Amino acid sequence: MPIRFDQDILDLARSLPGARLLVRGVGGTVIETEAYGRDDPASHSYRGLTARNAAMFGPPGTVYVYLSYGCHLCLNVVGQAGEAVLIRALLPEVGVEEMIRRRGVARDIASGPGRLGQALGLSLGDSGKRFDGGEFLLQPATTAGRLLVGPRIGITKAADRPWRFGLAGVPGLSRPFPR
DNA sequence: CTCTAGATAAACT
DNA sequence: GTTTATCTAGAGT
Repeated sequence: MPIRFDQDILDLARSLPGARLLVRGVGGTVIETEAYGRDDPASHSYRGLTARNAAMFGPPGTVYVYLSYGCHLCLNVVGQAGEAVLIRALLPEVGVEEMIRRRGVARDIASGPGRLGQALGLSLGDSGKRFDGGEFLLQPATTAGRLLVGPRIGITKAADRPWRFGLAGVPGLSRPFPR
């Protein structure tokens, strides 16, 4: 049963923690995500199609990569048009040496969207590709862990929406969840 | 633990 | 032309 990229964006964001993500053969288990909706002031798609967010309006399962704060590449999974899930953290499992080499340090390898982007060796040119099992592979979670829920991080608009999801009991979350 | 500098594309006035 | 942004590393308290 493959992942349904066209389902409701909150359902998609909830289904990804526990899934396996590989980028060009390197990656691990997703442990933290955030949802960005169509009618969401915090979403890049809020003000319609632009050159930067074009990939967010691609078909479900599109890869959306953008540059944040001038120095960090962040990875998103596009759902329905204008909606996406930000991958905030993962557990390094495959190609750990490769990720450490790219990051330069052996700790906090992919705990945070910018670190994850660096560990996976992303580039802006990856935006618009697909999670089709080629360069980008996303396999559904096999076991359902307990899900943590909290407000999204680092945004100034609609900061109160509890659209951040994480896996309970794992190390490596970018930030702790409220009780 | 808190604070700050850094880095750049794109939206905004 | 100015401001902001889905952030991180490193220094300071």
